[in-house]
Amino acid sequence: MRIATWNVNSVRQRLPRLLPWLAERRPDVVCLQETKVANPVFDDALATPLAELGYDFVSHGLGQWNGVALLTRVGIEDPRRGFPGEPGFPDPEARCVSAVCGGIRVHSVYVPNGRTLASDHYAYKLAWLEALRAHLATVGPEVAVCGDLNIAPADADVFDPDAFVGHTHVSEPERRALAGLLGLGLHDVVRDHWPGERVYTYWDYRAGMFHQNLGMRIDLVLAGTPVAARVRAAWVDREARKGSGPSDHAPVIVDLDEAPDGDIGPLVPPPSAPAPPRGRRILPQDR
DNA sequence: ATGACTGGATAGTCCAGA
Repeated sequence: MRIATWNVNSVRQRLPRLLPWLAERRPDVVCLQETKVANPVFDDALATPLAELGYDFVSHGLGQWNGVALLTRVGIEDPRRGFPGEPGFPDPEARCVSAVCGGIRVHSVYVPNGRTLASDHYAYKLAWLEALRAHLATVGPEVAVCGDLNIAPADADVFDPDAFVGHTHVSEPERRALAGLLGLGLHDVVRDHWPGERVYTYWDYRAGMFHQNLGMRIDLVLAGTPVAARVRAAWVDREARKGSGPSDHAPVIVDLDEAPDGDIGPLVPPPSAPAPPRGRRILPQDR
């Protein structure tokens, strides 16, 4: 099963990139962030093309800001918009949608930006993350939290750590909040598979940042232990950041092996082998 | 170089993004 997450920076503006990307990469489950549309508009714009590509979906959008969605070709059970105890700013915002897809409770999350360390939005970001942690503590291990976490987990995840001192995304409270999620038994599967590589998912539109590979890794796939144990490949689809009309974020793609039957013995740690050559992976839908 | 780009709402530019 292939799971992907992508901050599309307006799903309507990104349709000319999103639809061909779905047809090419054929992810089974897709988490979208920053859709920037209310649900009826999402439905009007995407219901037909997504059906043609074989996707069911649930969107959670309240207006022109934020907005998340889940697309799936492997079923969509018990979809939920938001989560219990989710804070607002002060009103509710559209930052999390989840459903059980292929036996995994998949969450598409768009963590608040924080703006500046002195901002009310920063306190909101930390409160939102703590509420997410409390919620996830009630969910079983067959779980994935995918999306724009708006936190660079370590200094290796920003192009110039010195340039970020005193800014959001790298502060200790934010990193502690992320560590709280990992403390639940979630695994940062891209970093686990590329422990020493420079891997970014976001590059500012300005000043040729992408061309110079001056980016940040803030879009993450966090997988529960049994899900992380199934990870075969985990990578950033930089191709989607190239060309005309891209999002400023690239998708993250994670391939899972088939789920074990359940009584075959203890689970092993996730393999650390590199991703297989592109184009050679046999996916269930290719059979 | 306190910049540079893009999207949304608006109808001027301003806010938000990270």
